Order: sequence, then structure tokens, then C-alpha cells
Amino acid sequence: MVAYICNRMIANKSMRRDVFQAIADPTRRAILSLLAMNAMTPNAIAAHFDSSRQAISKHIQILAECQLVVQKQQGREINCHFNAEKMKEVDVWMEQFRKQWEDRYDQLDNLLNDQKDK
Amino acid sequence: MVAYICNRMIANKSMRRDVFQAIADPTRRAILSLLAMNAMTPNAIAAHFDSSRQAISKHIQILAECQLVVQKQQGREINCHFNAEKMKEVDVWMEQFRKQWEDRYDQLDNLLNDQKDK
DNA sequence: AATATACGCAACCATTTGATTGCGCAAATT
DNA sequence: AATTTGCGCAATCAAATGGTTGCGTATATT
Repeated sequence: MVAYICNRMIANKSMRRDVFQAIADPTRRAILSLLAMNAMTPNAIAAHFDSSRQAISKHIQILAECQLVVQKQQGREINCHFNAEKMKEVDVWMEQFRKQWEDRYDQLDNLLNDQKDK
Repeated sequence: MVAYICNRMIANKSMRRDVFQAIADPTRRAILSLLAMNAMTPNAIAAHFDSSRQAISKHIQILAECQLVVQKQQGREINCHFNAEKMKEVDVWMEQFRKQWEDRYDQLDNLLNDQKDK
């Protein structure tokens, strides 16, 4: 019986979320895609969706909590920009699986090559 | 006003979940890590956690629904194995961001910009 | 044949999630 | 100075999530 990496420890409210939780929601993924192209204010982001400004604002908050998005106050506006560095965490986690699908590619390559030879 | 890729459409029950939802849960991520090493039965998987067999079984079901896990009946046992191919979907999605963190590595600009922001 | 094992299904429950609405405040604009 | 704009906060609500317990059934084991 092993206690795996499934700690859900909720130290304080701002640590509640992790990156995986954050990208689970399709709206949040869309927001990230937007912000990856250029930084925007919450209002500008919300304009791309049909849900309310508040709904989007909450999503941004969640993205900010896990540092996928960084907010910078500028006068009365807030500039949200994407933090690629944080997204790397997902990439790092996926590393353990990457070999497997690369292997399958190699196998496919081999198969194709074998076919060619015949 | 653009309707982004945030379709949540629930056509049938088995399409309910997507890969991102599936990997949002830490227990499910742990299950995937286990299965990536070798295929196991639900009971064997459950033995690694302290939650009940049923709880784990439900997680497996979710992983199966989005095809991250494939189940194969063998007698009274079910063999669960990891489907790396499906995990690639996450990798594909991340492709749009990957360039950014690679860029940031090259430029020590990044550090300077961060300083400026403060 | 009787029992044990492996597992799914259904009902139930507490908590979390995603969304809405109403309000307030500080920075811009007039 | 008065108004508009940008945005966060809090309350509220339906739906989804993660978990538990009890039960049924088919395959193994004795």
C-alpha cells in the first residue's frame, strides 16, 4: 500500500489548484491559447466568449493561482500574460510516457520499412 | 464574439470525458504512471492506494472512457493497459506553447523583462 | 456442489465546480 | 465634479466530482 503522488493538501486557498486542474476546463484552455498569442485584459478576453465577464474572470483567477497566467496591474487595467514556464510542468510529467509513443512510431517505421523491402 | 473550442457537448455517456479532464485528478495520474510500467487488473491497481476498490474502479472507468486506458477481459479478470497513443493528444495541444518556453531559454532577455515588470 | 474471488452497477452523500447576479471601488473620461 | 469604465468580491445555485456501501453475477477454487 503506497501513498502515491496524490496529495491534495490544501495549505492555503491560493495553492488549491495545480496546472492539471487548470487545463482541465476547455474554456481555460482557450484562454491560454489566446494569451499565448498576446497579453490581454480580462475584458478583452471575455469578449471572445459568450459567458459573462465574471465567469471568465474566475477562470483567469484560477489560471493565475497556479501561475499559468501572470497579472500585471496597469492603471485601472490588468494585463494578463501567459507564463510558458509553468506549462512546462505538464510537459515534464508527460516525459514518462513519451518514450512509449515514440517506440510505437519506431515500430511503425520499422514495419513500413519492412514492407518497402519486400 | 467567437465560440472557441469550449464545446462541452455530451453526446453519449461514454464521450463525456476528455483526456484533460482525465489527467486532472492526481489519483488518475498515479494510475496512469502505474499502468505505463505494466498492465494490471483493477484489484492490483487498487492495492496501491488507500481508497476503496470501488473508488479506483471508477477512476479506471473514467480513464477507459477517454481511452487513456484499454481494458481486456481475461476470464474473470480485466487487464488494464495504458494507451500511450491517446496521451499524445495532450502533447499535441501543448505544441502551441512549446516554442515559447524554448525561446525563453535562448533569451536571457526573459530575466530582464521580469525585472522590468516589477 | 459450495465457496471464494474479481469485478461492475446503483444508490447515496459531501464537496467542488462553473456560472449568474448584484454590489463596490478606483482609475479614466467628460 | 459627475459619469463611465475596468474589475474584484460575495452570495447563490445547479450540476459534476470523488467517495462509500451494498448487492449481483460470472469465473475460479475447494
